[in-house]
Amino acid sequence: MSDVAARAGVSTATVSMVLSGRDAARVSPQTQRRVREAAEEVGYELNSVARSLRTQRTRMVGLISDTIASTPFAGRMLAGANDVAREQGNLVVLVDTEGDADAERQALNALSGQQVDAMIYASMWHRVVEVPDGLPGDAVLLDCAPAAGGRAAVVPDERAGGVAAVRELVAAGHRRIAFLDAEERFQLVASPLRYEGYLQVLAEAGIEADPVLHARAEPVAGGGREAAGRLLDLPAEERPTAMFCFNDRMAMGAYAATHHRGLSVPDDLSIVGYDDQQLVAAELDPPLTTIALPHYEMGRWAMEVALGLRPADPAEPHLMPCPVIRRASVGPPPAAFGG
Amino acid sequence: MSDVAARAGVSTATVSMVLSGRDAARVSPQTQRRVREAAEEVGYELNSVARSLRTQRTRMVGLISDTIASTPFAGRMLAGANDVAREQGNLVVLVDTEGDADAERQALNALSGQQVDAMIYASMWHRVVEVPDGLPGDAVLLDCAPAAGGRAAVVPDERAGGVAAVRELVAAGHRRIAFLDAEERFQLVASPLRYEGYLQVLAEAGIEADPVLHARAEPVAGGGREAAGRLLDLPAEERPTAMFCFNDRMAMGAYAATHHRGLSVPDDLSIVGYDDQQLVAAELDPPLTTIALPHYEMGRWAMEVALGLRPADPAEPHLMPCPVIRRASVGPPPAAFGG
DNA sequence: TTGAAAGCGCTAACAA
DNA sequence: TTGTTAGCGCTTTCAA
Repeated sequence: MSDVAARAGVSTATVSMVLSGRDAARVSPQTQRRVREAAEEVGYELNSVARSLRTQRTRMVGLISDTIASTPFAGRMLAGANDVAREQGNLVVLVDTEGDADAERQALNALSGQQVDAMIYASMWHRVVEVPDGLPGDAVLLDCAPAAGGRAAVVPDERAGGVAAVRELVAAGHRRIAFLDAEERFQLVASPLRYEGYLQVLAEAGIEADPVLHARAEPVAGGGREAAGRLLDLPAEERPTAMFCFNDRMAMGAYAATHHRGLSVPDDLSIVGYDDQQLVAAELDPPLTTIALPHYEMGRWAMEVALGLRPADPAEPHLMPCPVIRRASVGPPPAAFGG
Repeated sequence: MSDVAARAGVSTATVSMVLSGRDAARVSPQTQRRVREAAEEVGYELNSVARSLRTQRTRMVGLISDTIASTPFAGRMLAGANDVAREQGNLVVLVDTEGDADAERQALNALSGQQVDAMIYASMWHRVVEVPDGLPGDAVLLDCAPAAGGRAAVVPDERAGGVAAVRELVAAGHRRIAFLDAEERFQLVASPLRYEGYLQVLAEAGIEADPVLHARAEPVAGGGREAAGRLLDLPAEERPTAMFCFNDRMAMGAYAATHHRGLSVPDDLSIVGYDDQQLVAAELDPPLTTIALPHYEMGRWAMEVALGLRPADPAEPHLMPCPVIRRASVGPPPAAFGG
């Protein structure tokens, strides 16, 4: 910078003003030109470290996540956060702690030592977390809710998602609608919420909830296949004509069970999933109607509040809507059922 | 830090020595203790920005990627890179440019302004890239090869992967083995390489390659289904007993085509995929035998060379092995074929 | 064994 | 309109 100043015949203060754009208005146009030319000639490049030391702002935000590796959704969250950061001229510093408390402490230290301007604490699936102490009070939680409350947080609106899913089915004329739920032992916060949504829609439609139709299994393809199989093997009058599956993987299993019995989706059975899992939901045959998890949007939201672009109510988590993705797995019930 | 020094009755130089561990040996034990206590009492926290300014090392490495969002593999690469960085006390600064040249230039500026110690340029699928100018010469390329050459890079060993896949099939006794390839218009660098592997194994096994068995389609489930269907509808003596699919999505389609014809995997048709796509390959029924893309390992490798922990030959990309993931989609050929 | 002092590259009061 | 100066918090010779 002093090279530039010397070359332009001005002081470094002037160079700073011109090049940073701050107070540049107060520098004469000719001087500005000279400075810029000199900078160009010298090949000047800003040293943000020095600037940060002086200004006490780094324009970096730390993102601590438990596992970026193991879920295909992580990317969308990162992308949302990253996009906002970029739009605002910020950089994101990523740390994956794999849920290890020690690693978390280390990460926190490293990030605060690095003077990041803000922090985001992200979970790669919706759950309630015990926030590590040392996490700054203004850190924002992404895809998780703080056990203790009192922090800005964003999670998917699972209940509304359940409502939307089941409404699709009711609207198509179904009345015997199953919910293929995850087993309780998995402690998924989404599970009871989606179930509430399911019950609500049935109630609205004047359909009595049949406990038989609330099946539970491991939330993977195998579980979905097995649970759907049990339901399909019910006597004709008890059998569901539609299934709302806890996730797309279970839906994948439900497809298998259906095809295995020589039945077809959606002619014999309509199916709605959840997650809109990349490279899966759209590739089933027929393509799966599902509820998308708003990972990208949540990532954006979190970064926006982290950067102070948007207010957040620490009293409770922000609920991000889960859009319906209509594809081809929902149709009217079979004629025998008066659809 | 001066607070700590004052409290301990020493100079900041001493505090620095003790707390940074550098030259700490030359400070008397009592002094060390006093310094540490003082630091504790004051709640001292290192300011890495100031240290970086002084030492000209930030212990941050920049990772520029074209798209973290759109592929489920991205996470594993990031995880690999992140793990190595963590082990070495480094932080990774992530920028997703979405392939936009402008964003790339910006990112490059931001990162070098931030004085990152190293850079990694990552692609989220294996391809040849035109490296943006301004990318430092010692940046390492991850999952892509530089069009111009001359840079450290790591990519999957697709050819060896193809060999491994087809060997599984040959070992199971198959002789009519199809390759469900991606269409040429997709310009996938993996495609000809995997095909080479396929041909090599056939040659080794003394099997003549039948062009009919080299089917091409869009590399998605629909394409796989259609191409597999064509092959399955061939007259009995021309029909393959096994298929090597370009990726797991095509394999998923091949399953569908098989089941649709009332046939079974692996009794009537053995299938090997590629990618070991999370939440898919393992969940097909039966679980898919496939070749894993070594994303995590490539991420590690790239970070290791970026940090100077490992030498790299800039002359050509490092080929990372793709392991075989044996599951249940390969069996002997049907009896009629003398398996 | 410890301290003094300079300086990393920048910005922001304040003066001129 | 521009320059002087101090200083962000740390590390590192060099001297004591």
